[in-house]
Amino acid sequence: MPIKDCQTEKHIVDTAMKVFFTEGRINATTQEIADAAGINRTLINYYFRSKKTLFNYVVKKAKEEFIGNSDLILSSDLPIKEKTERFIDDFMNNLEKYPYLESYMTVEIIKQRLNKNDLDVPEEKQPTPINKYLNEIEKEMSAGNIPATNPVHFILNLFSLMIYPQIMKPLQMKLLNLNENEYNKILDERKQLILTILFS
Amino acid sequence: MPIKDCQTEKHIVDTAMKVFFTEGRINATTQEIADAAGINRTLINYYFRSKKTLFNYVVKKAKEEFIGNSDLILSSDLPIKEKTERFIDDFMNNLEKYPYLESYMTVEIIKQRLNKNDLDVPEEKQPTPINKYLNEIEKEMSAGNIPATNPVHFILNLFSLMIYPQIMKPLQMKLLNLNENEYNKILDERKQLILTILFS
DNA sequence: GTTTAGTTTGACAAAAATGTCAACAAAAAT
DNA sequence: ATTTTTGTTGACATTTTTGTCAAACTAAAC
Repeated sequence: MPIKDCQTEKHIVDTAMKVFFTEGRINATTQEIADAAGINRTLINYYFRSKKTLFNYVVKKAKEEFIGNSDLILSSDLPIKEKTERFIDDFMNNLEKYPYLESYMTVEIIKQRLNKNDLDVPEEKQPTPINKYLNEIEKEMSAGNIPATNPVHFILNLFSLMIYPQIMKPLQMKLLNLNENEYNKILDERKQLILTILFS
Repeated sequence: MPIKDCQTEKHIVDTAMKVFFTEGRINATTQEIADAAGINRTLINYYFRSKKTLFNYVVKKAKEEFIGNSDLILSSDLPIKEKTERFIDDFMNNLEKYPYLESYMTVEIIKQRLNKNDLDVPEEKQPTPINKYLNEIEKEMSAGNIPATNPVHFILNLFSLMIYPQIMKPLQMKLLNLNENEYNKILDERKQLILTILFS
């Protein structure tokens, strides 16, 4: 069997990704991942040497997949409202797939901060697509096309309204007495609603 | 020493609460908790028999403390806007203290759902303070005092706008190039802004 | 059919985390 | 002062999780 077949390796990654970031079982054991994938646990070591290596790889891959087209959309030169609409759609679809990825990333960043002292090197301000978008929002505000606030609030509102209802889906379903279908319908309605709130 | 002194016990609970739900280190080891508390690890077993017992106790206590006055405020007969204003203030202050409690609760509920099959007993609909509040919102909408949507959206918007910016604080600080003080100022501004958005 | 390289497996080893226990310390009650 | 109860500790045992290895297996190449 001289040709690397990659099937199992890919299957491990996909399963781990699902267990970690779709189901939110961030500290699943290698045995649990192996079971979920229907393979022998040792294969994880064969392909990835250690659990840590697998985890790091999965995080990296999930991030890439999550960001996906978002940055492209934000960097495009569409009119602000249409750009925002597309961004909302793309972003909310990704969220549905990996609801825990963003939570995980946040916790990690917090841990970093807690370990760092004040002496540490300030990160250089690189102009991210978000910053570009922020500038455009600012212009639209001063042009009077969007209600004027601190543009930071615009961004926070945007992400809040998109992300929270998705990551808290089960809690909110319980709280609001809605079943899966009803809640999904609500989530879909929100795409337009969010746009209305932001540009009202 | 016939009288239980409670000092160490309380100290363990407080430290565990902080480690789990303020710092977000949900799977900290007993040794790490003991270190954070500056005590011998065995004392955790002395007071709580097992790690699980401690954890359950801390979860219960944190929930109680978190919910705090919220339910009282929601159940009160204040005018809707003032009620909402107070709720926002109370809730956002609690969030600052235990940013990870709500995330944790969600993950747990998801896990429950994933293990349950469709045959399981439907939970009886108990009229929670949230449901009472929801009814009031509905009335205000039909009276034309609040923009009419599905009241569920009102609730989702409320929680989204409050919770997300708090739990994602470190990520957003990085993304938006803000320091701690700047971000806290933003968070405080939001209390009024959220009210405006909801009742505009 | 044998070789060959990649793949899979179970048994075992090592490490990490949790729990138990007997001994010791400290402070109140007698 | 001595006893008694509570609190604390380190050494050890158990359990859980992870990692290693040699042997078995598979399928293409020779």
